[in-house]
Amino acid sequence: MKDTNSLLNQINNKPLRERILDILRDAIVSGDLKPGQTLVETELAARFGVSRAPLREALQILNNEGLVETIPYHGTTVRRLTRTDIEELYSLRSVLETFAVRRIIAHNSAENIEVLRKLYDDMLAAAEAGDLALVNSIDRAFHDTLLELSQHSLLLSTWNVVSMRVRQVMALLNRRNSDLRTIAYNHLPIIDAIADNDEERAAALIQKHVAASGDLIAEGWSENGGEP
Amino acid sequence: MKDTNSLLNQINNKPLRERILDILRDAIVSGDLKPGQTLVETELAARFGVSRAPLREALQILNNEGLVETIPYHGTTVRRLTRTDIEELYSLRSVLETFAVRRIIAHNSAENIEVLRKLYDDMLAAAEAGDLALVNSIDRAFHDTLLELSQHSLLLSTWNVVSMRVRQVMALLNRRNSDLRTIAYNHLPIIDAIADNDEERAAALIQKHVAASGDLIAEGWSENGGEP
DNA sequence: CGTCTGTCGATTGTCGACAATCGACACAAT
DNA sequence: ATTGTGTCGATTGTCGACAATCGACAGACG
Repeated sequence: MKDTNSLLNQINNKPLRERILDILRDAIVSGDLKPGQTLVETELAARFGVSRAPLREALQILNNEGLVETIPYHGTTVRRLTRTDIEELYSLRSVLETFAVRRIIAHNSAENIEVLRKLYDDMLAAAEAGDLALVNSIDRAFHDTLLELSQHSLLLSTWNVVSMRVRQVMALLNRRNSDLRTIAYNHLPIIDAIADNDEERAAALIQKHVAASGDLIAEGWSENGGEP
Repeated sequence: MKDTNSLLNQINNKPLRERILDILRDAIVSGDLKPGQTLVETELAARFGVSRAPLREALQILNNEGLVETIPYHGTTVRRLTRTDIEELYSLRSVLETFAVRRIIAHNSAENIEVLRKLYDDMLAAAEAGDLALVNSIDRAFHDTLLELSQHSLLLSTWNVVSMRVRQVMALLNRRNSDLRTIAYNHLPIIDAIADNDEERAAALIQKHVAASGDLIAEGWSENGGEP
């Protein structure tokens, strides 16, 4: 076992392509790579110290996920987000999340409610501590958990693609610091409706919840997230 | 312009990866490549007369679409379809298609109805001619059209992935020749509900329509579509 | 002055060779 | 007989070099 360099060898059990993919994806959804920015294979390969092959494969996956756009023989750019994109993103998100909640209620269990309540408590604590990043993180975890609890792997993988892009949108528009506690509070009625097995109420609440944030985002959208 | 070989040069304006992708995808969804079958890169590359690079990229896209499964350093196989897969496939399909219909009704137009009626007429004609393949083809076109008319590109691309796998399922289970006219007839009420702008009725019909065929498929599913 | 044409540079697409990894099998030790 | 171990073969992962393609720009021509 030869550990001359530490960073690369510590998590060395994944193919290069996967590691590069994670790094690039994270850079895009966190807004470090701005929409419209061009990604040159040669450049990136040199920066990561790998050849173009695994890098190309990573870019290809990002392309399939809709995070970048590749024009043959011309280049790859971080995908630009139009207002229409955002509307589509949030409307589909609403549909997927509503479906998930209906399924959770269809085969409900006490543990589900516990898990969700725990997340709510954590979120509220983070909100009262004024920790915006943590609130956002738990917020994501809450919705991811809803999708996981639906026990629908195809739905989950679809969700992962959508939620990643939603995350990108939010990163590009650093969420206004509306009262953090309000963000947390908004999740409680949803948990209650699920606990009550009230499918219609839960569905309506989710739709309202998602539509609200979607409208908020679309409203303050300036159509160009990067340089022209 | 040197046309020594004909087949490759005729449609030469797309990257190799795309052409290979189309061929492989078609082979999978049409059932020529059976679930569980292993796809060896070297072998396929030789058969297509290309190097492994574009072939790998094609396989990667198929992997993202869920049509094949790649185990690192071990191999790629056509993904097996379990009963759970089929239930997930049809339940998500129902959700997506319902959403599409709701959107169509939300901004309806007379042309939409015309397009759908035209497809229905063609399907009926094919049914009366006893042309199973054509009926199936128009059936697919009908549902694809619903998704296109919804004017939601993200929904459409999600649909494309799902519908491809649905198509594979149907190919593996060569649809029993229940009366073809019945298949056609089933689509008429949906068109009528859309024409009437009756969102709830259309949504209910779509759900019933998809659930019916989903149950039919899942019922007669033998769990192993390929060799063990 | 406008338009067509050809060359150039940058980037992606493709190739063939080599390295890394994993499961299976044989074989030895207990 | 069982368990551990090492080697081997098959397959994917990675690399560096070369080819193909496209847009932009310059220059000739009307």
